[in-house]
Amino acid sequence: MSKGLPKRSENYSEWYNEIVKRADLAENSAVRGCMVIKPYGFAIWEKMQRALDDMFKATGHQNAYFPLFVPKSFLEKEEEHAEGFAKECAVVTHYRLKANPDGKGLVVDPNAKLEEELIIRPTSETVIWNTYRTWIQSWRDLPLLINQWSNVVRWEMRTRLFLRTTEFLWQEGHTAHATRDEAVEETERMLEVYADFAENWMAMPVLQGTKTANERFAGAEETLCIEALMQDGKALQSGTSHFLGQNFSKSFDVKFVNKENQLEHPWATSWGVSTRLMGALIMAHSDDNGLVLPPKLAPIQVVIVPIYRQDEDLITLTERIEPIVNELKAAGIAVKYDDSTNQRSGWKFAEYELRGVPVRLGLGMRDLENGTIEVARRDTLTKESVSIDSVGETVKILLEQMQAAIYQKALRFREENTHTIDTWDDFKIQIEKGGFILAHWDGTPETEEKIKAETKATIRCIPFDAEEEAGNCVYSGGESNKRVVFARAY
RNA sequence: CGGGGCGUAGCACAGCCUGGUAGUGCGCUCGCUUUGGGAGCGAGAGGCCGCAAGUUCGAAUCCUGCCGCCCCGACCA
Repeated sequence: MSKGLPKRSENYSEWYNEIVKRADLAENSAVRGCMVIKPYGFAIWEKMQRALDDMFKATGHQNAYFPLFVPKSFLEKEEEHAEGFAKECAVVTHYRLKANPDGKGLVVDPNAKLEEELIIRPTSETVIWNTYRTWIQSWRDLPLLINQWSNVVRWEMRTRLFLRTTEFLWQEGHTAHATRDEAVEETERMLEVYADFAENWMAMPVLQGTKTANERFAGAEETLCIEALMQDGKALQSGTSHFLGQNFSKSFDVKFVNKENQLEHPWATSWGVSTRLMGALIMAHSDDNGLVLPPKLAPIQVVIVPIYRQDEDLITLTERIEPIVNELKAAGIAVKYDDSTNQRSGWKFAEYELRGVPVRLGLGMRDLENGTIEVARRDTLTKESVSIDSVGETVKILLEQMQAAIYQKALRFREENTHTIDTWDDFKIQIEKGGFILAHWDGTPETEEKIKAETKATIRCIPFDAEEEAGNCVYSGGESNKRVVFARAY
């Protein structure tokens, strides 16, 4: 049992904060709303980045980098986009400080006022499309498939580690295409990449669907998303892929000559996932003993802890453990042999559990006599003694089994917490209990807003796989031809 | 920006009402004993009690002002 970790079922929020802190993932910084990602947390993020980056490359994308600053005039160009982001922008107005004439410290030099304010990017559509004007001339320049790894700033009122911070790390893809169909196809392809990543790397099942007009990205014609269910019954938007139509190419006057020698505006997409995925990963799998990591994203996949009394015993154990370490390393498994002497084995057990290390091997003198080794798995917290000679093979199989088992557990949780609801009374009861609600909706933004005002539930998405089914809106009674997904969300 | 709470050792907190030697737990240092699930005992180190001004013989404690942080709402990847 972990010392002092709050129970997940009693105070989910506190439990989450404690795991982030105790597993050494991140902490609040002295800077308002900003987060320090600690080495262990960043190691997990790096594994995510690498996997995603490989997937982007495999779908033909290239990385590039664009400026942090967005001139205000750029942001103004696409009207809806401007309106959507205006309320959460950090603005640079001056470029110099000077010694305070009235005493200590520094003051902003009033003579150093910028002629045009610079916005710290909340997203990069505008800077990028301003650049694309010079990159795109001909149909031969298309498609243009670019991704950027960067930080962005959105001045949110309230922040939470990983889930919503003032500054966050993300990737943003920005593509330009010759035809509408091609851009739509790209939007769908990248959502598919995100879903694939969420399910196969994060072991987190996601719903794929379309956002309603209310929830759409500012400046997009269509926003596709993946939505995951957290263990407290709240939804988390985990990734979005936007079809931007010609909104940005028109606003930034980007044109190309098509094969028929006619000028056209290219069609755009943008798509992104952020360090919020770290929050999703934590909330999707972890338990009262701490973090639970799927093997594919664990910086340490296997930890080996020696159990001994005498120093000579440690030497004997180390001799037997080293070949195991080498074998696992050769198989590409991230293994750590913790032979440190400053903590006892019991302490180590608890510590690696807190950090979500998938497999722990414990070896003591008793095992050595019996030719066994103890294998403990993090997801089920079960232990068994196996033959020490074949432990390498056992671990390789186990890691694969665990990746699948963690996904299956999360999927089962989602299925058990997805409810088909037909009456408004039931809706109000169920929304308090949490989970996804499948209900009919009349398709109007007005109804959507009233439901949100009364229950805090939003339409998470209109799922791609929603079956055609005639019904009546759970709120207004109006006609509907399929169910949409409601939930309270982070 | 509204409503609530909190600033005391590295961390978590008690003490404040009713003013009188600065406390507890964890962590840290040293020693001995321990070691198959966060060890035990002993000895130590560590404080401008958020800042400023006031009341008082005397302020962590009472009064006033300021600063900072957290929670809840509006906003949101």
